[in-house]
Amino acid sequence: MFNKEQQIIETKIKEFCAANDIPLAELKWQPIPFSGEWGFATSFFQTAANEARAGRGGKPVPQRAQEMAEQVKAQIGSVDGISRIDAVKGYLNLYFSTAMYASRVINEVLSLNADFGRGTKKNERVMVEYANLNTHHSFHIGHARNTILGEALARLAEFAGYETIRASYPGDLGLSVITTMWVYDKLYKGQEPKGVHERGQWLAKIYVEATALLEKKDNETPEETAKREGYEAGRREMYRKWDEGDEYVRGLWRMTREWSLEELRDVLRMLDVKMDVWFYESEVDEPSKVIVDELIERNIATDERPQGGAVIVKIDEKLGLTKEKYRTNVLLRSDGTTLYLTKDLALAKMKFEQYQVDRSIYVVDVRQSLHLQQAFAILKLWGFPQAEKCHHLGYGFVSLPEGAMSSRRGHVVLFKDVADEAVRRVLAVESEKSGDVPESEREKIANQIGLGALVYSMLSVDNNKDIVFDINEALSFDGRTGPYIQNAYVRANSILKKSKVESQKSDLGPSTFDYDLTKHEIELIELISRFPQTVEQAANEYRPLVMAAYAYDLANAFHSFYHAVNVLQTEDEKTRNSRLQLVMAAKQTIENALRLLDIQAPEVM
RNA sequence: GCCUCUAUAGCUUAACGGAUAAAGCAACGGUCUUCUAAACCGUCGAUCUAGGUUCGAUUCCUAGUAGAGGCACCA
Repeated sequence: MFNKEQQIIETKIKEFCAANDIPLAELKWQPIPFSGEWGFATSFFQTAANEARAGRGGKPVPQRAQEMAEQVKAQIGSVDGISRIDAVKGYLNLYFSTAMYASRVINEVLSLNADFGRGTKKNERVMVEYANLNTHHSFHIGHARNTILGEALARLAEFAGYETIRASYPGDLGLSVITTMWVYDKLYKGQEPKGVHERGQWLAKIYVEATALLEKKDNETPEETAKREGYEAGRREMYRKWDEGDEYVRGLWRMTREWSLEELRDVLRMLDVKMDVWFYESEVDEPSKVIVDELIERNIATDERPQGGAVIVKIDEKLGLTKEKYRTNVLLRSDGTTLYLTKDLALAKMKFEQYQVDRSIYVVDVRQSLHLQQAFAILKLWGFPQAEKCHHLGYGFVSLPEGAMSSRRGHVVLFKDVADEAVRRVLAVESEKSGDVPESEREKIANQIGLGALVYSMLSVDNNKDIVFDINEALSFDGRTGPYIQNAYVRANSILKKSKVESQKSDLGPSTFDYDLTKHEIELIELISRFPQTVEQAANEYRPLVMAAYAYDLANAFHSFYHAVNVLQTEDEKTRNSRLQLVMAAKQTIENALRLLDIQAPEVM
């Protein structure tokens, strides 16, 4: 936002260094810490170190850096828009002319509104794949982290200027799916609980029952063993029938699969996630077998079936690596059936060829890291140029205080239960704190706030950190939380409503910021001005955390400002108008930041 | 055995190789006749160990310690 001034000064620094034969290092700019005033800074340590390395130092680096900063300061003289330049501890600090920058920032926000911070259009199509859960299970809190992370990432990429496609890849086949169908058919045929979530969760419940029935126990009696083996035979028989396309089994599969998918779609609706593309494991199964043939033919894969083995890829060997890295993996079982890896190859081919994606982001649990690296390596051997641009966004998994979650044993915390509890807790607080909220709106706003708390708690932890899920922490409404940020938005909104100007910029006179701004105002404006670069950073680094941290800082600056400066009671009309516009800009920026985090901004709370 | 990830305040987490390591929770103390106190202000308190690279290391490298995860016919 301050590129022009930065350019002018960079040019002057470069001229100075060229004239004095100083080996200038790359110029890196950062905000000046220790607030109060607003500006940007660069240091000369690297340049002084370069000089010393070239044998022309003589002085300690920090001292020389300070000397350079002072010389550069003298050289720059005065620059339009810069109120003051300091050389301190090897840094060159440039302070802004507050009025000029403040009005520039605020005007930019108020002219772009929802587009403030949007990056320039990039010529790249990105696909983000997430919410890949298995059907016949239920959506638990670990899936919630995955989905929230993926959605935030998609929103960030899109806003940063990339053409973005959201994709989900549910696992709708395999042994666990058959297991659920088997127990349904055996014990519950014809039953169907009412309610989309109840029905989906019920499938997950009977799956737990099925695994218990099929599990070998210690000290089984011969009768129990026989019974269990009978069950196992029944399950295998069902798998065989599914495989050969038996109409009854396929019908059962389509029905129960749809129950799970309906539940998934409703969870996505709750989280305001709109998928562009649905891939299903069952749809890539057949195509993946064709790929294996091609890979064998091209000598990438090795067919050991004639020797009673499987079809494998010796990835390290084919890549010419001497140290083991990707190792060897199997593409087809000895019986000719596909594996997860096989299907991932077919999926990638589809993404590249049908959807023409340039870059593919896989939001998948870190435990599948090796698997995905293997898949990408095979894509490279296969000759896809996009293989280099496949990126696994591995994130730490979510566990419970008592240990890992397990769908098999039913040790899970369901997302729906947590979301419902969140709404209950907000409603309980609302009755005492939210007199302004009309009765008819309470439920909706409680949803926004409850989910806001949950979503923020997932995004305010960096990707590679595991989360031990504690419902009281996740649903906390105090401190560094979603509701804290939402509350800042509500407060800004409240000022504007009472000011009667609403959001019409034209209602106000010119905002010149031509008065002594408090440090709270300066900090707030500075934070607003950093939003565009924060979008870019968060998107480039695949880290919603960066945006989550920013949103908190912005809200924090607003709360402090709100407390310290009474906008509506400001006497001087021009000052009051400037402050009102600052409030509008803050409101808009908080709204934009929340949107990227997949958190809604309620008007009242 | 090999490979990845993690280690910061009592707890949960931040910090492009740079200035005084930043927050929240908890604890303690203040602030509502004021644009809604779901807020603000203050106090207390931390870089796993040992080396190395660097002008400068929480950040990079090596080793160790502790924890988590992954390593061919599961997904």
